[in-house]
Amino acid sequence: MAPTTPVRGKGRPRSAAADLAILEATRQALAELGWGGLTMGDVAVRAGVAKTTLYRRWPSKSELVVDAIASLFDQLECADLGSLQADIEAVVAQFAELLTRPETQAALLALFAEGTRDPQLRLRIRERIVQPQKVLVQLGRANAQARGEMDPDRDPATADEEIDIIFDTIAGTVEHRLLVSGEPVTAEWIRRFTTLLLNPLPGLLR
Amino acid sequence: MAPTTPVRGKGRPRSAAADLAILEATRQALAELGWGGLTMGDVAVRAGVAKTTLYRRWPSKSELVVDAIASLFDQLECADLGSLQADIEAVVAQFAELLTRPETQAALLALFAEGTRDPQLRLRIRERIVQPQKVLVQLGRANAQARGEMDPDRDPATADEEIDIIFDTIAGTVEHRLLVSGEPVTAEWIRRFTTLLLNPLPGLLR
DNA sequence: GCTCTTTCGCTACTCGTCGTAGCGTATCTG
DNA sequence: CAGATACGCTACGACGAGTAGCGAAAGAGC
Repeated sequence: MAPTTPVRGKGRPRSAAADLAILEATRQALAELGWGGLTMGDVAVRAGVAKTTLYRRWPSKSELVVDAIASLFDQLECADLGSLQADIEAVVAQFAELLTRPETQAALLALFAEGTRDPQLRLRIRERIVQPQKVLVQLGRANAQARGEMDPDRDPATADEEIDIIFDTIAGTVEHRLLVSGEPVTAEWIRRFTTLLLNPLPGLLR
Repeated sequence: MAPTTPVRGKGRPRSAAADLAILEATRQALAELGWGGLTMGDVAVRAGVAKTTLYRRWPSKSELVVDAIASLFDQLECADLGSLQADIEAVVAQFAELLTRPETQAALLALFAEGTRDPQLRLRIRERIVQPQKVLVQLGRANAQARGEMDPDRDPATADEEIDIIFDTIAGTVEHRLLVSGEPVTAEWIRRFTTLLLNPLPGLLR
């Protein structure tokens, strides 16, 4: 979790408690003040830590926030509920719940925005936030195949592209609904969206 | 386009040329420096205008950028190409082209992020950027119905929800693909994504 | 023409934040 | 105990947002 190697051998070791306190303080500040309102000085005070201590561990505000938020995304799970529709609905519901929290709401888009300009940050976002989500799609797909709901992969490259599309569709749509359109993600909405993925556009004549 | 009432009658009128120069300078600065690198002072210099002139017209950096970017979204069109699949693909292609430009890439996510905290800005983003996109979906749907590809609306409320889902799905997915995943939107990808919307998930056994 | 009104450019200013430097102290390893 | 590193503290430099006050310019109305 800490950006540098955890064990160094000599000298006074870094306080692990400080790490946790800083990350928790960051989430708190995000929830209360938003991305723009969050300042390093404020986080330091909340964590009961000197501002310089923050900079000894994270090179910038963005990287700190990535780590503060990333742990929340690790909680996402893809349970095997017996059907693809149910599995997708469950994942969407978890993801939506995450995105309604004030701290993620304040941070996620801002991080993505910063990431478009900063390759190093972008890499970190991918590893810590995007990848864990994509794994869920892979898992859900594998489960569906194991249940016999889907064909097994013919070509791994094609399967990867398939997964990419599904992933961008699920994550992008939920984010857009909640953070851009500003509309709630209800159980009913989840059902309709999932149905759209698994079936043709409703109302379509064939 | 200008934030205040365009005609006031008395006194020296506002320079319309300055408006255009400022908006163009803003897009230039966005493309070169990104959202974080853009400063009001720099925009003023590029536009050949005093910084105070910017603040006489726009209350903040965010609102200025909304207007600078919004005009680009007005160029989106939904041509009737004879089939729903073709219409959607064309819109997606236009939208993707817009999102690959450095100025929109730098601004869009940052604006959405700011919008989650600032209701006034959020409203402005909705009016100037989100709504024009949603209109395309409504238009494409109407065209498909006129061609007999889709059932006519039974219930206007249900139709609205339907449009909302489609809109969030298209806009959200393309944005996520380009700005978060960082993968290109090729003609092949567009075809596959559109096919996913209009047909069941490929590989699904029924 | 003249006057009134508003905008414009300019300079200077306040305020807050980022990120860093330097120092004395605290805490670990060997 | 000695060496090495982290810590808290204070102070600082740089920079950008947004504002204030001025004289000059450019229109509108008469």
